[in-house]
This record gives sequence, C-alpha cells and structure tokens, in this order.
Amino acid sequence: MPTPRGRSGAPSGVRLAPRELTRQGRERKQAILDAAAALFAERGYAETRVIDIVKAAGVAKGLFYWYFENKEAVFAELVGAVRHQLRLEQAGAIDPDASPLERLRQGVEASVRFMGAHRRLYSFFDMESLDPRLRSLLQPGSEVHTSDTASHVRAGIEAGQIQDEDPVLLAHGVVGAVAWFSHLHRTGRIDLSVGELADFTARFVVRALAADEEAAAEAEGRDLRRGPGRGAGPPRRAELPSRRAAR
Amino acid sequence: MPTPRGRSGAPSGVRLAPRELTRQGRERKQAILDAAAALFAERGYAETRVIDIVKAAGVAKGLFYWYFENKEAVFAELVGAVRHQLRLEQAGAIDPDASPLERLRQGVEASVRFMGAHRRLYSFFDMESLDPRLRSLLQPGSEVHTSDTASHVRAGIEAGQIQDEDPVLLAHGVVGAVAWFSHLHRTGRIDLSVGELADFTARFVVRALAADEEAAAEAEGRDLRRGPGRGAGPPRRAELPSRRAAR
DNA sequence: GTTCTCCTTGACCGACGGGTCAAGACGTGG
DNA sequence: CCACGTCTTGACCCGTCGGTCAAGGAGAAC
Repeated sequence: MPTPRGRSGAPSGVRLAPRELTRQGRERKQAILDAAAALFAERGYAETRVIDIVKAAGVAKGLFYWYFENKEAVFAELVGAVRHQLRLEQAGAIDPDASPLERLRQGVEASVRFMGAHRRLYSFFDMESLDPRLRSLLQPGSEVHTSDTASHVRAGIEAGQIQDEDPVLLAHGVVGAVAWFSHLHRTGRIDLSVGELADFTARFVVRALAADEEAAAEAEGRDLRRGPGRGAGPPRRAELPSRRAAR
Repeated sequence: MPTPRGRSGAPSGVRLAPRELTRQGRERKQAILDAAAALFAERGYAETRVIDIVKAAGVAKGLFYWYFENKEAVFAELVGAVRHQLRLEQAGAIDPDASPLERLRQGVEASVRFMGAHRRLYSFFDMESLDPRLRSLLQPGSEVHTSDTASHVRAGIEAGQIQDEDPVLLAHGVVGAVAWFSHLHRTGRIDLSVGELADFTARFVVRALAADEEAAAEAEGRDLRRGPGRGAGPPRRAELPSRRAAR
C-alpha cells in the first residue's frame, strides 16, 4: 500500500516510502533542500524556522510537508548526502598500496580538504553536538568513520609503524583532530588556506600516531636521511606518488 | 542608584549590578543554580525549560527572575564558575620548574581529570558548540585557554623540545584533544577510568608535539635508555617529581 | 471534455515556553 | 506595632513556531 500521506491526512507515525516524484516535483524538493542547507549552515538548525526555509525556496509552507515529514527529516537527508560524499572522497584519496600510516595521512588530508571546500554544508553538523535530539542522527555516521579509521590504525600497529596503543582510542584522536581543526577553520579562528590546513592536520596526526621518526617521515613522504624534518624548509608535502612501506 | 529591578519593572536592557543578598537569598539562588546545572547537564540548554529549573529547585517561577535576568544569565554564571575552577586546577597541577612540554603534559592531565570529575557540570558547554547564541559566551573562555597553552608551546619550541610549527595551531590541537577525548568519555563512547583517559590524552598530546623521541620521553617521565616506550609494561605514569629540562 | 493524480497554497490551530506582575509573607530595625 | 526592604508566589500574557487542512490548480491519461 502506497498511501503516500495524500491529502487524506496520514495523521502520524506512518513512515512513508520515499515516493516517486515528477520532474517538477524533484526540482521543488531540491529547492527546499538547498534553501534548508543554506539556512542551517548560516544560523544552525534550532534557529532556522520552517517558514524561513520555504520563504527562501519561494514556496508555500504546506509544500514543505508534502515533501518532508518534518523539519528533522530534511536535516537527516542533508546529513546523509554529505556523509556519503565524504566517504567517496576519502575512498578516492586513499592509495590501497600505501602503508597504513600513509593511508591514514591521505584520508585525513582528503577529509580536511573536503570539509574546507564544503564548509557551508558542513557547519550544520558541527562537532556532532548541537541538539540532543539530533545527536542520534549524527553519531552513527561518526562511529562508522571511527571504525574505518581504527582498522587502518590496527594495520599500522601490526606493521610496527604506529604506537602500540588502543587502536580505537587512536582512531578517535584522528577523527577528532580532523573535526576540531576543520571546526576552528570554519568558524574563522584559523586563518590558513584549506591546503595548508590539510597539510598541518595530516602532520599533526601522523606525529601523534607514528611509532618512531622513521615511520612519520615515510608517511609524510619525507626522506629522513636528508631533511631531518624540523625547521622551515620547502613545503613539506610534495604530491609524490605513494610507495610501499619500507620498514 | 541601586535600582535592583525591584518590583517596579525595570523594563529592559538595564544591566543590573550583582546586588547583595541575605543569607536566605544566597541559598535560594544557589539552589536554582544547582538545579539549572543538573538539568542543563542532563538535557542540554535548549531542552531545559525555566519551569523545570524552578520546579527542581522547589520554588515559584517568578523567583527565578528575581535572581537572574533570564535563562541565558544562569548559563553564563555557571560557565564562568566552572571555567574559573578549571584554571585553578590547572595552575595547581603545573610545576613551574618543569620543562615546557612536561608542563603541557601536566596541564592536559589535570584538565582531563577535572572534566572527568565534573562531567555533569561540563557537559553543557560541550564542545563549545550548542546554540549559536551561546557561542559568544563560550568562545572567549576557550580563547584564553588556547593562548595560555600557546605560550607554553612557544617556550617548548624555543627549547627545541617541540616541533617547529605555528604555536597557536599546536595549542589548538592540545585544547582540542582535551575537549574531544573528554567529550567522548562523557558521552560514553570511551570506556576508561578518568585516570587512564588522562594518561592516554597526555601521551597523545606529547607525541603530537614533541620534537623527537627524547623530548617525549622526558615529558612523560620515561627513561629513554631503559624502556623504549612501546609495549605494555607497567603503568606509564608514575607520580614522579618533575625535573628540569635536560636538553 | 472528464477524470485522476500530483502538486501548491496560505489561513489556521494548538502548545509551548519565556517573561511579567500584582499581591502578599517574612523579618528586622525603629 | 509599624514601616520598609527583601523575598516569594502563581496566574496570566503573548509571541512564536511546528504542523494541519480544505480548497484549489495543472498537466497527463483516457
């Protein structure tokens, strides 16, 4: 039974299947989604009124409830979309042949770059905190992210490249660093280009994890023999092809 | 002119001086403050109604507005008090004669311990995010914290003990790690004792900052010669007397 | 042209919750 | 006992905002 909530009411609780829409329908829905994204990014979820969203989208209020069950549903849809895109981005940035620590570095860099590029979109699930009611929507996603990270960490520990600590704790540290630095960048308290921020965050994470200086150097693509690492010097990260772990 | 907002109204905008109260008055105010702290911690600021606070404190609603200008004012007062206590705690934990990196480690440990012990109180300025309206209340405090941290970092860089990176960025990393791990701990996603968490966080931070393994070992009070650091071994942190930087 | 589904509108509802206020109670100093 | 400032009460006010609904368009299908 399709029962798409039609005009008949569908009083409450009926979890409707994501009905299909005509072309026009899809456009309208997208317009609402876009308006919501912009407003959430600008003033946060709680501070955004449904009426503001529909005004920004140039439609009547009732239409909002034709396409979405309620305000929270829009939020959930936006979150899902962004998260999906981030995972694609990460997957694309990680070279499966690289060493665990280098893979981690690549993932971190890609994440920071992505968040920097989509800061508007990102700011509304800022620090996964926000409303307690929304927490349940955000947590699962970041847990997946953490456990992905943890498996790379585990591999790194086995390879002797990463500190022998609880992999999950270290993974939390990685995810946290990305989220935290991106947050500060987004809120204007770090004044760097996205690229510089990504590089810095990657270095920070690599150093926090690396078992020794050699492993850190390898993951950063530095040659330990020549440049010892400290000191200004030329830009740390040259877009060099990844290579297998050497140790 | 005292003009304490008396019954006469004081319509709006009048920023009243923190009037003095009788003994009973102070007690009542404290009761309200306590109730508010508990509720904010439990359900967050936005989800806590003034009516809930006064009910929990066992007083009438009007009384709330006798002692506080509005809901936000209570929040501000709580934040101020907690922050003040944290700074005291940090100051007490830091040995001025220790090396910069060790001082940092001491500060981090103390902060994590403090947040763990006062998790209920702390959870409501969780990650400093929350309401955009409250952000302005939280930011200044964490900026002070960061700049304090940055000065230790600067000293560490000069002493060659800490990576030669932008001290402010590194300080953000330190503050972020403390906030992040405490947050996860508080929200039940890290299952460690406060002491273990504090130790882990301190190690994490020290490794992220340290210029080399020697500096890290010194700050952690490890003897580099004997135990190389990796591997389980006895508890890393023995409450040993700090000693001056050796390098 | 008729009908049917999809879409669109905006007035309206209901509750919720922050903040007010007139009316006292209580205690202390005169 | 009186007066006055401190404190306490809870009914009430009122703006806000998420969500509903009856009443249509508009285009495709027949």
